[in-house]
Amino acid sequence: MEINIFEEWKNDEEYNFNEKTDKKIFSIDTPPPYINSPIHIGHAATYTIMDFIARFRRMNGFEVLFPLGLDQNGLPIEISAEKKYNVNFTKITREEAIKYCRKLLNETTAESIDSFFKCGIRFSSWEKGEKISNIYETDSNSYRALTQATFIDLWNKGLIYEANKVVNWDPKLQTTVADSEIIYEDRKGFFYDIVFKVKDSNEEVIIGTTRPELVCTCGMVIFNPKDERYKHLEGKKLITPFFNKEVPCKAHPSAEMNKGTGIMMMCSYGDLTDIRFFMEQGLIGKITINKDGTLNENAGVLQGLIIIEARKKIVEELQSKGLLKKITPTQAHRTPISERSNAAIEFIEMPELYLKQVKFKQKMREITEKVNFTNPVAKQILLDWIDTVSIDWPITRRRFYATEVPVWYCDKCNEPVLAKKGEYVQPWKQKYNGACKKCNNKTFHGDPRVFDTWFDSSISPLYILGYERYQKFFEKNTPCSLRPQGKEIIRTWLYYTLLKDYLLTEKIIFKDAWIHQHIVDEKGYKMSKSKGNSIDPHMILEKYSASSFRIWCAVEGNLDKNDFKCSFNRIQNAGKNLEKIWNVSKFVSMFELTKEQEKNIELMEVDKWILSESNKIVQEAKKGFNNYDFHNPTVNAINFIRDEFASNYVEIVKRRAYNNDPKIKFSDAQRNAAVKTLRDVLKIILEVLAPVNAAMNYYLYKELFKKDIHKQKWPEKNNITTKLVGTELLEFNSAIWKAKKENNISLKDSLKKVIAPKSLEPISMELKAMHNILEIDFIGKKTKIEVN
RNA sequence: GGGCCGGUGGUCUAGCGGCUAUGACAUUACCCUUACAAGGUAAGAAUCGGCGGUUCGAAUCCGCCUCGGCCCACCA
Repeated sequence: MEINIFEEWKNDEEYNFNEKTDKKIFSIDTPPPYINSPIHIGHAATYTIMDFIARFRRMNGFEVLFPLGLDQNGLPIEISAEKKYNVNFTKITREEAIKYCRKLLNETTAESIDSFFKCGIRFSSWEKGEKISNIYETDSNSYRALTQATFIDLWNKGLIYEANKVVNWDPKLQTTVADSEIIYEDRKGFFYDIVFKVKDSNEEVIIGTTRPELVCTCGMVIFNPKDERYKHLEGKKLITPFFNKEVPCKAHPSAEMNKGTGIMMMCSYGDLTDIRFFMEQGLIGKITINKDGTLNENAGVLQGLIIIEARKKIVEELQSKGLLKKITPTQAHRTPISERSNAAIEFIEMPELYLKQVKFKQKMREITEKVNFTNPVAKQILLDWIDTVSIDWPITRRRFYATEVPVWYCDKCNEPVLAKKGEYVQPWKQKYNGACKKCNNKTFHGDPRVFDTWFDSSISPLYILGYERYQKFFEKNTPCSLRPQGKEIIRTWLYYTLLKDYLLTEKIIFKDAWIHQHIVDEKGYKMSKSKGNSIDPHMILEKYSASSFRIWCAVEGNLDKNDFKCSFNRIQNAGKNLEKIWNVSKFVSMFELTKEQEKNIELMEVDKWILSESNKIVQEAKKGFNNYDFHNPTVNAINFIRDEFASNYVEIVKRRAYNNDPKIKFSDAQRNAAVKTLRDVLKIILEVLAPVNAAMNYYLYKELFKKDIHKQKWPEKNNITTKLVGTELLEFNSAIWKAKKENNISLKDSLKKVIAPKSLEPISMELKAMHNILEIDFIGKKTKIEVN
């Protein structure tokens, strides 16, 4: 049944974004998911919550721009394709690699879109295309053209430069990666105690190292200035084992006395410490690691071997010469790992293009302060990250399926020429027609590199708002209202978007940032493929329905504050709340008023009470939803339906609504008021919960009120007041029910005399009818019951 | 190593200076009540992670410890 409703929504073009609207626009910069694999439970939950936001804003008079983006560039796509089709992109042609990527994307795109559909999400368009609000793909010609255009602008602003720096090198993928793409893992290694000789002496020095294969790049040996064991070596020369190279020995505080042998060799490009040390000491480093992770001619006999093989080999060599004294396991230490390929990062020199970011750190802090974060913790994570930025952003990658760097170089003088803005170009296979401005030569070669995937995705808010494509619309509707995204990509997507879009437009590109936490497994652990604890959302949608899942997303908590533990039991139980809404609606639907009857209404005190209570729910929900809190208002509304509306109000007015008890007769106007109030309160409460419980409320509302709930305005405020004290009413009813139970009599049986709180006097008649009370008095605040 | 968040009945959670500490799920008992047994009514179940301090009064504030989770950092 749900699916049919989703289908109706999909086909109803009135839900589509209307760019000619006079309404204010609320724009949501949805995070384009990678569609290299089916969407996971986290996607399902977070997009569902975005759907709550979109539906709520629609009801509040906004034209909502809520497009779906699909991230189809970059390493994750390539890695998935390599795995799926069992190919190695470094061993096949670029054309072939791209074909495999396209093949993968063709197979997965439709499935991902369908998964969002099955969550009951209504994006502001279901069509792929170039128009504002269409489903967009980051590998489309128009998106890639915009990515290239932003590069050209940044180049022309002088913010991009090429430099030959030590980069984080992923030997498996054979590309540079950014600092933000590195994770640290505790990996165990070994200390190899190897023998250095002191020059012009017979003395041997044992030095512990974890990277014996780098002995050939050793430029210095250091020990701690306070270390008595080595003090005599200060200023002496040591001879490296096997390679027999002379290196100086010095005291330096960065050597710790109690670590390893307390004396260490400094190698060029072993890790970042070494690199900094070399720079600080004015040493000239020797590069030994090739692009593919093998060692080069500087490594002598180790040439051509990859790191692991080289380590094995040098260990054998040293052992055979008696230069290796001991191998001891190290404590697990933090090793830099490429997030995308899981390979250990090496540090080598490569020419790459950089976008300046270090000089904008202060500006970025200011921008961060101006964005409205729903959770201050997320803001702190961003500020912390900004503090750690120490080098400019390397934006080029040496891979295949991504946006190409739109630059050619003159064959003769190497002068770069840029593509024309607005066109999508592929310099690696396209020729450049023109002459070199510098030397007038007419032949060029294209840049083979592509952009970091964040260079693409960091323009999503520009793209969805029509930057350069629909410039007028863009200017009118920037900044984007909301950036919803995960906390794990604060240092990438959030940071790069704020940075890049500021550099391009000098604007802070969005107003609000809703940074969500994670859906974790039942025990509280992060879900991951390797752990095997991932949950497929399709299974949940089929077993428990999208409605149960949606209401769970709201009832479970606020995802921007806490992780959600994914428990099937809790999803199922969350769905039980739906039963109450369904049943109470079924009851109310038994009553209707004719036009004539609608004119004859006399609201009684209890009607005014429930109307004023419902108004509180409406106002609280509006305030909460406006602040992206879907948890508290939803829980309040559900409690209201169950505890106040269904259990008390409905029970009280039942007799009045039926009005068929010969002993207690209500006037027509009073009877009509009961029916009208039942319907009005139900209407309001369905409207309040419509963003969350979208499908069921849509169905019920159509049955009862013949209208599309999602096209209704948010319920108006009413100013009804009441003399009734709600808590006393609830307590009174509860006391009667309890007394009847304790005396073992049926709820229908009569009570001889009841003393009720004074405040309930206005509804005397109804209370008598409801509980079958023969005589009722109103004194003070206490309830007293005489059974017989 | 630095930082952030959290530890409340079996499970999850509210409270964040003041009456006998919310609520949900689960458990148990009873109940067909003119919408609802996928329901209702009720019961049992927590010395609020530990220790110390501030206070007339602490789950709530402070300090230390401990256990989880997350983020960051150049250590051989």
